Amino acid sequence: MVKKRLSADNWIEAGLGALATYGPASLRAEALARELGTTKGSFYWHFKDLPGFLTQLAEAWKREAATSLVGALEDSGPVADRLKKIAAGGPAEAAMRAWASENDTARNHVDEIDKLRLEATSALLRDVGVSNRDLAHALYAAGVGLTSLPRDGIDSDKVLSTLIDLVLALR
Amino acid sequence: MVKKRLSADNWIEAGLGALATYGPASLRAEALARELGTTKGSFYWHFKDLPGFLTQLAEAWKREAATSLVGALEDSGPVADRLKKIAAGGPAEAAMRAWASENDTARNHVDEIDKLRLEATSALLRDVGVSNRDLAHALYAAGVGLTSLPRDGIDSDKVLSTLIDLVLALR
DNA sequence: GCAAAGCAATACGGTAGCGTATGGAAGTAG
DNA sequence: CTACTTCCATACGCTACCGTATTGCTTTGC
Repeated sequence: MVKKRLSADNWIEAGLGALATYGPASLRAEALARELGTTKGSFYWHFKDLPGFLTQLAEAWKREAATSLVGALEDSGPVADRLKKIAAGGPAEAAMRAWASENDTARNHVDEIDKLRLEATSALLRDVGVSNRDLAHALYAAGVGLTSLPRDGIDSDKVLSTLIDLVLALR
Repeated sequence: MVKKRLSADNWIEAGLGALATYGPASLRAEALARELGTTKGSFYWHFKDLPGFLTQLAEAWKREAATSLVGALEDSGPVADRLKKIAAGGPAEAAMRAWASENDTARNHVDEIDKLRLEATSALLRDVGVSNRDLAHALYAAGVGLTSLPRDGIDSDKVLSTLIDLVLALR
């Protein structure tokens, strides 16, 4: 491990990692500094204060999620695959929702992404002849729910596929 | 507001309230004491320490959830209604999952309840002729997901009903 | 190779919470 | 009423974190 100077992005990245691994309570300047092998001197150089950092963190997550959504939409594979990609979400997904439940900034960003993905799901389904928006919402909700259900005994991927097939059978 | 002596249950109740309202970060002895108009002297009389309290809190939630599940199963209404009750969950549902993402005790209790409800959903569907377990899981997952999606623009109840109808149409 | 700027380490004062310990109030039993 | 138990208030030492201020090390531009 070489000593290296850090950028704001390094801190954001570490923040996302800590969030995904240890939850929102781990988003603290000194803890992250230990994680990065540095001190909070660096943290307060790159960020005004903790709220400032958290805001940027939430924005970074949103950007990532939005980009990933665009990717899923541009993908030219089967509709079922695209739907799955939209509903699945990334690695920090569950932690982000946990954080959103106690932080307004996070809440707003997650809501925005949810709306985008809900809209995308609806549009995609509509395009293939399934116009019921409630079904689109149910599909996306199932994807979200699966990220916080016990891993053992449930094959999330298979469950989602089954539901998608059922919905697509309505065409 | 009369001055009254408190029981351990009063503290647990206040804990569940704080959890649902302010999130897991609000589960602190002194903050809850303020909420209850008393001091932590009472807290440490009724509980050994914070982890001890949190353990009891998680157990209380589990008991409540289990009882509510039994109620939903004993109900003799239409299958669709019973399914909805199982998948909907209580008020502390979302907060409990947020807490579970950073606390092993909470995680285990939530997992247990999830398994019970998943099993109940599967059994109920099987009884009416829908034997695909993945669909049962998808249905429950959708219920869980709906508890953490933006309230505006989504009628959770309607969405769930639509999905249930679709699944029940497979009979 | 040297000034200036960029970045990090350290020390400090302040706040908030944990858990203990001890005194005292409020209920209860005789 | 008194003695005993149950419960709560308060004060204390301890730890972890926040944000600032100051100093020093690195890199960069000239």
